[in-house]
Order: sequence, then structure tokens, then C-alpha cells
Amino acid sequence: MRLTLEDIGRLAGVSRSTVSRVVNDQNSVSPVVRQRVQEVIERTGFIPNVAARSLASNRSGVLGLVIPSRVHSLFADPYYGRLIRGISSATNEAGATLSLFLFQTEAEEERLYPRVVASGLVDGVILTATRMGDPLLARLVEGSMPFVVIGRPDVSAPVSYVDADNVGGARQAALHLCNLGYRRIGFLGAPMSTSAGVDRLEGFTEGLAACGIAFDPGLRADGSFSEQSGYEAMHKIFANGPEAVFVASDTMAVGALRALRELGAKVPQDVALVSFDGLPSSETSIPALSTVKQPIAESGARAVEVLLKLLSGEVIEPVVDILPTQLVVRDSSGATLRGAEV
Amino acid sequence: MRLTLEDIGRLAGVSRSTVSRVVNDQNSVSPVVRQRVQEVIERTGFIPNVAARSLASNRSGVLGLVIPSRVHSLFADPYYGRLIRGISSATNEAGATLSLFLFQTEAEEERLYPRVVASGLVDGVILTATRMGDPLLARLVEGSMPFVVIGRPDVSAPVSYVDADNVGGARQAALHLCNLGYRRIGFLGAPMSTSAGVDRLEGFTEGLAACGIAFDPGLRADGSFSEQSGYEAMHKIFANGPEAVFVASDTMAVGALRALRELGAKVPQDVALVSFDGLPSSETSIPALSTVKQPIAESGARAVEVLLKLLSGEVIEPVVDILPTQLVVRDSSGATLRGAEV
DNA sequence: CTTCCTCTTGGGAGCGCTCCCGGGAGCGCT
DNA sequence: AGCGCTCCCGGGAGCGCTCCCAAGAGGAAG
Repeated sequence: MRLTLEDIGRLAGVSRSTVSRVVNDQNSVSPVVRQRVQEVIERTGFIPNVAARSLASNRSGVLGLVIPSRVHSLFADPYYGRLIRGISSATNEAGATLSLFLFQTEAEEERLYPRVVASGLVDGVILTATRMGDPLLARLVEGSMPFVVIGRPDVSAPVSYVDADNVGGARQAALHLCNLGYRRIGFLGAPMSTSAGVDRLEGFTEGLAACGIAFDPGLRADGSFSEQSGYEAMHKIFANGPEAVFVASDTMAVGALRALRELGAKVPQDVALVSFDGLPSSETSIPALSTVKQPIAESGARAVEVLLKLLSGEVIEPVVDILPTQLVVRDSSGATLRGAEV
Repeated sequence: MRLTLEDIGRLAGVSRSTVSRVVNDQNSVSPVVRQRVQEVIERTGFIPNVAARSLASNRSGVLGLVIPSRVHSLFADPYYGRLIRGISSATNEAGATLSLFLFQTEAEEERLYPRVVASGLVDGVILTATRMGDPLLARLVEGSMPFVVIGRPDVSAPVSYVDADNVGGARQAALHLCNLGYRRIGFLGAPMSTSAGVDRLEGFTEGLAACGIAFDPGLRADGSFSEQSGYEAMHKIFANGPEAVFVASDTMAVGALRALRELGAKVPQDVALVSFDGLPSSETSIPALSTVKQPIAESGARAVEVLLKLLSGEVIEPVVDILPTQLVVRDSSGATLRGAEV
């Protein structure tokens, strides 16, 4: 027994059109009538049918979150939980709804993507976890569906995106270690197929250069964001004697800590560590990690805001939004230790 | 320049209705015509409009995943990442789409819930992370929207749900410790406001009873699924001298390990541990955790299957699906140690 | 050849909304 | 009094599909 605009109109003694105006709170409805209609809506608990609205207006009110995560481990990272929370919260607040498209294989991506953009299911798309040369991104760029990317996209075309200041954050981390007096500083990288990986490397090398330190290639190994990959990467470079290491993610840093413990090296006395992300694990690890904190949930929320602006036509030009990061100094970098010495 | 059924019909020399029959692959279309229509669809890349379909058929093809997670930390647990992956994968396979409703405050829940069930946005709902006396669950039970719960729901009414065998798994964990010869066995519980918390406690006490061991209340403390809560709970019971402890989640067990390390107790030599979940962290922790592995992604997939059956009318009666758990023996329970002794 | 089915096919109606247009009421001005 | 303007409001048309019914084609049976 679903109610329609017509029903509400009848109950309130007005037409379907007027009820529609009240529901979409457009003006040109007299206060008296508006009040009366709103009372009926309230009393009956009327909720308009989204399919009909969508068909008539050609807008669905749905935002699609697309995660082309071929790499299973990616979604296991707590990063995505926080990101989704930020996105969901902003979407809810805007009165929109969020649909999740988690592709797990290339075939699934191929099969499902057309429906996402061509069925009228979503008004716009938020794309994250892209990699270099991502085919999904290329299709989005060619198509006409509004979209915003989380994480700097690897395309020449101007696209809207929000990202953390990976370069600046990594530079700060390098400078932090440098200022503490370390000279043999290693680097455990995120995948160079991701822009976060590339940018954090860039910031790191910038920081070292600013300090006048040469970057020994023997002190670098790259991982895949996973705990295990951090563990293995640390094993790889340990023999070359790093005094300090910048690890490109907290999760990897936890793995690096495990490796160091196994290798009998004390942190920060033997090897100091700074990582990136600011996840809860950086607080509870032993020792607590000095880390470059990025605003994860906020970047999700920001992506929603940008997308909504694009949809409303409020902005036309691609929007780029780089969120600041913040160095949080804890135990792993040896700041207290060294600070006392200096 | 969107195509419609009518357009495809014109191109293929048939009517709108016939194209509709082909698209929804109903029978009563001659093979020749079907072939011809399919070619046109293929060639043009036609995708039907979901809003129109939804309006006409009163089915949206969307499943709603509702997470009433007031507790922020809940969604931080890697459990949810895996669960969502399982749900998403099964939803994709069925040609449906998944919408995510992540409520973060009671007010948001109150405001958004009616739209979820009354706007025609979703055909059915998957509800998870419920707690005792969950108002959302109560409303779902009263309403007419098909739904399935993940995790045993706390209601008297018969509802469809899928759950892991928490009782059986916890019993097995208790028996494992008992068989290894431990007698003072402690319990770090999940919140008793969740059915997983209650059931794991029940299974644990059953196991102890079967062994003829009395459960010392001084050896019990409950947490909240978080690492930190496991850490604190272990601190609480340590002074009472447990020889072994069953921890109700891997994440909490990682916290418990941290506490034990701090307290100078070796695992498993001084205190043995068995936990629950089978998350990756149980493999990479030091020592590796013996744990009761539950099929997380599969329970999500199963929930989707059950919901789809409910929607298709294939089943009418509420369906209950309890998935088996499996004890994975690693280092933390001291099995190798004790096993050698025996 | 007629009758009665079955199998295909086409088209009307209608899902519940938005959008547009037109008309009436009310006001101020000439 | 007449005109023009603004502000409200109602109703027609139409969004692109599904569902139902009717009608034609063709075959089997009498």
C-alpha cells in the first residue's frame, strides 16, 4: 500500500505538482499550503519513489564508489575502511546514497563497468585504488560520466582528484630523520605502480637532497602495502646497514618492525623508523611509530563534496584538492633519545 | 544520446516488447529473432535504463548492506573488509548491485532508515553488526522488506540469518587448551552485547565443562573487539595467573600479546593463547596465533544467496545457515611444545 | 476444409515522478 | 477601469520500461 504524490495531494487538497514542489523544497509554494502538505507527509510517512523520480528527472541521487582492486590484499588494509567511512558519511549527509562496485577480476570489471556508467544507476563516480595505466580510469576519462579520483591519477588529461600531500609528507619524514642526525637513511617503498608510491619516493629523495645526503640504492626496497611485504623489504636492506628507514606505510612498517625484532635490532636504538598513514596500528605497535598522518576519512568526504559540485554544475573545471599531512613524532624515530643528546 | 528498447527494436525490425523479452531472456522468442536482436544490442552496446525498469517492475536489483555501526572501531576491524568483499563478489555475480548504508549515529539511522526500506531503492537488506535489542533489527522484523542478518540476531521472531559456528568453534578452542594439559584457563571475551560474544562464551564454558574444569571468574575479562581492549583485558586477569587464555578475536589477541610481552610473560611457555577469526594478523603476530578460523567472506556470500532466494520466492520460510569453523594450530597455544612432552 | 491449439509477436496501458505551460488571483500603476 | 506584472497552482505530457491481452501464423487433429 504505497502512497504516491497524488495521494498526498488528495489528502492535503492540492495537486500532485504542488506536493512535488514541497518535497523538493522549491519555492513558489505559499507558506500555508506548504505547511499543510508537510503535515500530511509527516503524518503518513510518505517517501517518494526513487525509481520514478530518477526516470523523470534523469538523476538517481546515487554515487558509485568504484574500487578496481585486483590486488586482494589492498582492500584488507584498514585504510579502505576509514576511506569508506568518510565517503559514506558525506554521502549520507548530502542525502545521496552510495553504491559500491568492488571489482575483483579484470573480467568482472569488463563485464560490470558498462552498466555502472550507462544504465543511469549512478549520477557520478568516485574512483580509488587506481594504478598506472588503469583501463578503468582511461574509460572514465573518455566517457561523459562525472567522476573524481582519490589519489593522484596517472593521466595527462585534467581530471578532478583529491589526494594527501604525499610528496610534502615524505619530505618531512626524511627531514625529520636527517635532523636527528641519521645519515644512512633507507627507504621501504609503496608500489611504484601507484602514485602514492611514486610521490612518497619523490618527497623522500627531495628531503634527503635538501639535507645534502646521498641516497644509497642498497638501502631501498619496495613492497606492496602489506605487512608481509614490509617484513621482506626490511630483510632485504638490513645487511646494508641503515641507521634509519622511512617506510611508506604503517602496515608495512609493522612488518618491518617484526623483521627488525627477528634480526635482533632495537628500534630506534639500532635502526630508527618513520612511516606514513597514521593508522591505529602505528600507535599500538612496539615501539609506537613516528608517522606522517594523512586525513583518510576526510579525503573521502572531500571527494564526495567535489563530485557533488561537479554534478550540480557549480564547478566545471576539474578540481584538484591536496590535503595536508602531519608528522606525528612517537618513539620509533628516536626523537626523544636523540633530542636528549642534542 | 541514450538508446531505448524502441530504438533497438527499430534497428532489428521488431517491437519494443520483443527486445524486452530478449534482454530479460524470457522464452517465447524465436531463435532467429533472438539472434538478430542480440546482435543489434551487442553492436550498439545497449544497456537498459534501470530506473525505468525499476519503476515498471517494482524491482530495483539493488541489495542494501546496512551496518548500524555506532561503534566507530567496529568498521576498523579487517573483518568487515573481508565480509564486504564476499558480499560484493556474490552480488556482482548475481547481476545485482550493492548499496552501502553505514550509519554512524543514532540520528543518522533514524533519518535514513525509512528511505532505505520505503523508497523502492533496494529490494532487500543485509544487516550486520547488530547488537542486543537493536532498534534497526526490530523495525526490519516488523516491516515487510525481505532481509537477512549476518550473525545470530537477538530476536524471538524467526528471521533468516547466516552465522559462523561460534559455539562449536569456541568449544573446540577450549578443548584444545584442555587437551594440552592446561587447567587454569582464562577467557577474554567479545562484547556480551553481541551474539558472537555470548556464543563464544557459551562454547568456551561448554568446552571447559566437558573437560571437567571449573571456570574461575577471576580469569575472565571482556573487551570490545579492539586491539586496545584485548591489551587491557589481559592486564586485568594476568595477576590471577592464567596458564592459558582463549581470546574471542584475533585483533584482541594481538593486544593481549602486547600486554604479555610488556608483563614479561612468554607465549606459549608462560601463558598459552588461542583466539578466534583467522585473520591475517594471526599469522604474522609473534608468536603466530593458534586460532579458530571462520569463513568470513563466505558468510557474506551466503547471506547474498539467501537474500536472493527470499526475493525470488524460492524459499518462504526463514533460512538459518551456520557455517563451520576450523581450528588452526600454530605456535601460541604451545601444541608443539606440549605435544613433544606428551 | 474446419476447428482448436500452441507459439510468436505487437501494442496499449500504466508504473510515479518531473517539467513545462497556461490560467487565475492579487497587486500597483497609469 | 484597464493594463501588466508577479506569484501560485493544476494538469498534460512524457521519461523507458514491464506486463498483459489480443491477434496472426502455423500445425495437428477431426
